Amino acid sequence: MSQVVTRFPPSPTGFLHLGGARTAVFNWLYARHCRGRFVLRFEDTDTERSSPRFVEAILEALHWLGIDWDEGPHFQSRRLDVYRDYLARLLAAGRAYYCTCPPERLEAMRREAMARGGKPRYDGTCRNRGLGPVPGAAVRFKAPQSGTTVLRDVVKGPIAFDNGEFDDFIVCRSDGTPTYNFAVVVDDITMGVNTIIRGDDHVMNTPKQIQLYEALGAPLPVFAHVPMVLGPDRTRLSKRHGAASVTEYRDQGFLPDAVLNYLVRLGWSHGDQEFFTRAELIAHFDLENLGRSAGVFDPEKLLALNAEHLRATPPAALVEPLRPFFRELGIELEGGPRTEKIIAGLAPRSKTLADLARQARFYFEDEVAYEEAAARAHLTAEALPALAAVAARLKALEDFGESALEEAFRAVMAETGLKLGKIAQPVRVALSGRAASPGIFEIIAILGKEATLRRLERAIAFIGRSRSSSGAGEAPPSPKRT
RNA sequence: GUCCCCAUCGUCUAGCCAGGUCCAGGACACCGGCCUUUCACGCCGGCAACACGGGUUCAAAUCCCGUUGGGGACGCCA
Repeated sequence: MSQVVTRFPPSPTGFLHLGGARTAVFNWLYARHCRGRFVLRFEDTDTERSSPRFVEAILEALHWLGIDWDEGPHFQSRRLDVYRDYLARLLAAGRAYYCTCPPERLEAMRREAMARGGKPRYDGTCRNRGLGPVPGAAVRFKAPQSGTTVLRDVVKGPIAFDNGEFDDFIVCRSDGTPTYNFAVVVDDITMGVNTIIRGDDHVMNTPKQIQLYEALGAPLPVFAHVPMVLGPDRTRLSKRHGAASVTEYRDQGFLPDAVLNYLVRLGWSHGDQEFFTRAELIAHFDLENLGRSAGVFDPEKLLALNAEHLRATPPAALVEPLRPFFRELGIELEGGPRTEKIIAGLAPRSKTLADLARQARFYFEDEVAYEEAAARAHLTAEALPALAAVAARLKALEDFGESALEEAFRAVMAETGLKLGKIAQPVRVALSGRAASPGIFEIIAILGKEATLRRLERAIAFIGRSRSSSGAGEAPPSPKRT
């Protein structure tokens, strides 16, 4: 094969969900791995259900995932003349015929066959009627009635189908538009697509398509049918299972590289490796290591992988993606060393971008909201001396570097006889509002002298207020315990 | 109903094609511990699987058959 050409052919009848995204990813990766060509094509021959807004949504999702294409997007709706041309060839070769059987009758036949326990198939009424191009007639492919059609699938191995299983399927609707099986084959032939990676819900279509390739005298592409992605209930993944669109993952704060990584690992492996950068994926992806069994989508693992990618991404590269999440909190994030330090400290503590932004909030607001449990435990009268000592010591300190701060705290320890934990926790709550946060010296260094002192004073005042309203030595009042 | 595919820890998977090195390895989740100013991160340890039944073979997670289970397809949808 000279150059590998793959394609992703979504029908714009819905959003790009995880399953579809994985198919796109596989095809894209394989093309990139082989230095081949990747074609994007919208299969919009179903005019009833297709919509431009889905085209936009799919484009947006692909863009977010970082999937680019070398050709297209093509639209089947704009290639009607091409299908007409190939239909004429089929007709001329005697491999197709016009059919005027009314849909209602076909439907009735199908129902009856199924009820009887047989396979629903066209009875061939018009097969030998030699009808001409009657207006309003559909066109059927004259399928071989005996023999076998073999699909040599690179992931499933050879699969033989008895031709008796298939009927004369429609290739052209009565309104002149091509049906799926015909349009795909014509497109893949004319676009030079020679490698087809798709969900295994297409295996039953493949023999029909192979017959079409043969009738058209075109060489067969390589077929790789990957198992489908199932929901936790082991049924086909759908809106019920998590997000309807991959862009929802973007909105929830997932990194495109993490989603990409997760999707690829669901159905493909490279030994024991779990974490892959985009470049590694391109370097290693192959058809050889695609799995044969269906996989269940696990949101927990996606989350864990996202956290890992968050940790692995340089803070500076996180500023842009983080911006919308901070904006959501009313914070305009700007780049720079301070922001990067904030991100660096929080990245290993976050699962998503949204998570990180939420945790970083306290850096930007002096009036930190004290978490009830944290305040009750640490902002107590008992903590007052420690807080006061730290405030005094810091007031006199010029160097707010982390090591200087640590020295200052050691001095407070010596002075008060308290352990570091007894000092650090109240300070932590005073500065961040929470009992869990990045390192205390790290926070102070980022906050700087002014803000730190301001927050310390505020906490001291808070404790004073709590005492006077609820008796000496008591924890601040809590609205209610539940 | 008919046809097709699949079957290793709860989940994603390695191992299977070229049988022994597998009383089955990694990851997520979960449970311990270490580190430690908190929480994470990191590190160490634990729990946990070859669906079942027959073959073939000196030897089977690996090969064959069957059963069961799961998924998919049966459109003038894609």
